[in-house]
Amino acid sequence: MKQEERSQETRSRILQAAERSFAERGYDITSVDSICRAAEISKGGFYHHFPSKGAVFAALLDAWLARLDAGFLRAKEGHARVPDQIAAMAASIDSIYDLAGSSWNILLEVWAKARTDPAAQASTLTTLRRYQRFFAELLQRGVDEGSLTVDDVELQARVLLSAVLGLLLQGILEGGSADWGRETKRTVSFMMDGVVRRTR
Amino acid sequence: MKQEERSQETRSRILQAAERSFAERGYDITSVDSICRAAEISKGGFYHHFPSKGAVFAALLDAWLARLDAGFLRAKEGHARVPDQIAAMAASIDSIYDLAGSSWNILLEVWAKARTDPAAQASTLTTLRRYQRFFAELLQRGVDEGSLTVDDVELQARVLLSAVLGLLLQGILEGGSADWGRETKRTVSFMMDGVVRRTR
DNA sequence: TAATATAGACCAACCAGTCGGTTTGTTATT
DNA sequence: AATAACAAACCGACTGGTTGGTCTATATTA
Repeated sequence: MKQEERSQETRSRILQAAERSFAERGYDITSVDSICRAAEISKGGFYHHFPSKGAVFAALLDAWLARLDAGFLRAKEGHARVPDQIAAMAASIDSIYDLAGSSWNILLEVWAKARTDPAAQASTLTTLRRYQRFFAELLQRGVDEGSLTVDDVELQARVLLSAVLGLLLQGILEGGSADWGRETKRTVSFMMDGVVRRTR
Repeated sequence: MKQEERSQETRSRILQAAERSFAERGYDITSVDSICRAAEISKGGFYHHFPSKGAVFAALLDAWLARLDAGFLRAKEGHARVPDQIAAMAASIDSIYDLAGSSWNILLEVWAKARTDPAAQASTLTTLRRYQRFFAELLQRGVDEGSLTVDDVELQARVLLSAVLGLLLQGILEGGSADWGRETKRTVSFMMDGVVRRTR
């Protein structure tokens, strides 16, 4: 096997093992040794690829945020009218639950770490504000194209964002049962119809 | 000083010190030694009062939930009409922020721990469901007394609960700035007026 | 041979919890 | 009131075990 290829593979094995353990057991409890065991790698290998345990977490967080960004772009590129786009987003909720599985758990880990780690806090707040802007722009577009009636865009966007965050949090705490995915979808659909009043 | 009095005092000193450190630095990072130092107590004293570090956390959680229960009872005893009661609750939001200060931080710690610790998960889920029921009953009472129009009580209660949770989460992550308290209050007020439509 | 990748023994720091012993407060006895 | 007997509160050195990280040696690739 080529060198770079091999290196890349072990690196991703480490990341995978770390992500699983961080999500399932939490950052602090997860030891570097256990990551090495799960990744079938030695400690030397680990520290050859990453300078510290925290660096692995940071890399994981970056990857997560990058995936989120990709989702943003895709959502923005859709040229459907806003109510339809919102409906589509709501419909895709439970597939997101399935797809990501327990990987949402790491979100809670990030939030918990954000209280201590300034870097984690910064990227968390940045992400939240980006979501806020995303929702606000979506609603504004709806107003502009005449498909929505919204009194206060920023405020309503915050309500939407908060509710989604709350649902996500509950979903994580519930342990990601299939039931919860369905309930979440129902709730979001209702919210979209109720909170965001369509223009008559 | 009397024996029981003294004992009670050191016990509460331990609890106070532990709460602060758990909230500021997190459960795992906080060492028993540091708690002892902050409480100006020896390790022997610590383990005289509590069987383990986890027991301190559990005691803290119980106290927190008890305070929550007290709040519930007070809210239920109010005999105002539902829209007024909701308005009053919204108005008291930022005072809650001030009062509790950083003690909300411990909520995030509980949530993070809930993924690992079955006891923490159980009490977290129980609390969430109790809140869900609380909101649902509140809305139902509004419908019964003819002051609210609500399509689906359970669903709308979930929206309310989720949004409040999301706001709380953001508040904790923001570090509890005064700004956020005001914004939260505005958002909740708006939500109460918007999501829960008054009967015309 | 040179550079990169992996191995695993090793280390200092730290941590939760223990234990033998001391101080302080309470109760019973004289 | 003085003392003895007891129990609860407290102390801090110590232990067994774990942790994140280092270092030297070996293997693989270029």
